[in-house]
Amino acid sequence: MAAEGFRPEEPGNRAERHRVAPVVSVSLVDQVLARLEPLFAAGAFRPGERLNEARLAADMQISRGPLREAARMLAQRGWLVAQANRGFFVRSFDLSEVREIYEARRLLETIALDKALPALSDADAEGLRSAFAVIEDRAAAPDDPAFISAIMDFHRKICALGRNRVLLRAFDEAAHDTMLMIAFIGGVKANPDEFVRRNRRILDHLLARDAEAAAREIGGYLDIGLSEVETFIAAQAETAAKPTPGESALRARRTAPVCRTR
Amino acid sequence: MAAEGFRPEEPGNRAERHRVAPVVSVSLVDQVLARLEPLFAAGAFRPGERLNEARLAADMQISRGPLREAARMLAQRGWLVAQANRGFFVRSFDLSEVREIYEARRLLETIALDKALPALSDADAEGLRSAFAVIEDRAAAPDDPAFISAIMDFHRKICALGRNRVLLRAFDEAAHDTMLMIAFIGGVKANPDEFVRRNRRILDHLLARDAEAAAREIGGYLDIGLSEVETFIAAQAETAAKPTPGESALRARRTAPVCRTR
DNA sequence: GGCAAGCAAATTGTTGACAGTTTACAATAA
DNA sequence: TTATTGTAAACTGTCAACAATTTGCTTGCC
Repeated sequence: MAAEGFRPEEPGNRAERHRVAPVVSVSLVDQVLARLEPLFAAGAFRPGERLNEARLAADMQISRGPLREAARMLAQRGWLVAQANRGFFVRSFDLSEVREIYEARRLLETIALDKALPALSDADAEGLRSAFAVIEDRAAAPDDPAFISAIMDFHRKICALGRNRVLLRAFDEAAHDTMLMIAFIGGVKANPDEFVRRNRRILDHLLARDAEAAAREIGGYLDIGLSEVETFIAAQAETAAKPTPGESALRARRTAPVCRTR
Repeated sequence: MAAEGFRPEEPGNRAERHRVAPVVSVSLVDQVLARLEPLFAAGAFRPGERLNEARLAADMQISRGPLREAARMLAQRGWLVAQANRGFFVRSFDLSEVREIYEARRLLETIALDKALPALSDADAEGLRSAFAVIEDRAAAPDDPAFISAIMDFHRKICALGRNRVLLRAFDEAAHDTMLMIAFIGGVKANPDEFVRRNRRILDHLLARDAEAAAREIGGYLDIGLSEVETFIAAQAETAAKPTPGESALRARRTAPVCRTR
């Protein structure tokens, strides 16, 4: 097996120069999470819809145990709501909740800005620039969820400037909620160029170290998103005679089985 | 069986006048959570310690399934950290994390104050007053975890003034972290009267609708707690040669079985 | 003594089955 | 028709056993 010119090397040295990536064994729970969360973001589930454990597990070709653990995590993250003896239901939003989510996003980003912007490092500035570049890239296909998530990443970077994991985690939850709502709406209806333009202005203010202007611009940007979600929820509240569609969106688009190679 | 004077009534009417409370069936997961979280708050687990699923489940006389689901929720809430194929470990804190937690608490309370204090309702004021009264009550036994949790409740009420569930949830997580840290420390060492006095000043400023003074006072109060935790963590970091005590605190104080009547 | 390989025990990951509850629907009575 | 009751199917809650992985210890070697 060994090639002719093989020479044993000092093990420490070799490991230094050519470190082999560790074999990761991803638990089924993690795989289910990685599979399910994009499905939520893509709008595969409707608010109020019940999660059928047996069918989902069968589609993914796993047992219900790991699926339930993943569902519990999704419930803790706010995607699902657990009801005793009735299982997990996709969460739904009312108007007051929507407003609180957008208010929280504005406040969390503003706090981070106020703290970090006066002494914005070059590395941070470069990070913001490249995050915005991704937005511009993805704007070519604004219907792809990747466009929204690029915008979210940009704003997450803003929030991360504050260097506070508690607040960043709160932002992540609010961002999750937002993407879930957008998925329910069926994508963003507003002009994508408008989003790009506004975020470019945000970036400019950030690079100019103008916290107040950036905060104002962020508020304006969020107001657009908020009003869009608001009008949708309000319109839906009127036609909300039927409590739950009942038919799972997964019936049509069956979830692919999980990869089992470990 | 029927008594002599028995007269059938209109069912709708009776249900209106004397509604029977619903029978609640609490799942084992919920019971485990309700049992485990106070144990964390009481310092029954040490940071870095591994959670032994089999033993815990055996002590509680349940199977590992519900216990694992509860553990996932505790992990999502920040009490535990999951490692692939190695199980759940009690989280530990480093100095930077501690500081971020206290900073987040200060900012979240300040935000709520700024938003709500100018128009503080009488009902809210009364709620704050009574929450502070609980603190005074519990100060008689300052070593009881109930004392700390009364203070936390008071500050949670402050944060709740902001009427924003996203931010309130972030506060809850930070408060969880704080109580966990205090449990690790082994209770609050500082003079409990000092805490009562400072919180009384906070209450006074709140009732006077003076947001700025209240925020300053809150900052001062939090600084005391922070410095205490800081010195403890710093002191421990020096003697942290031994990575994990290894011996579970639950070995000695075995967890009582879960109630099975439903 | 120090170190690697190998083995056994302990522990986690996953599964399929069963018990208990909810839901949907048909049958019955007012 | 409308409300109620009874029944079966569907679904969730829980469990015990098995598979896979990690951990600790012992053995043998340098």
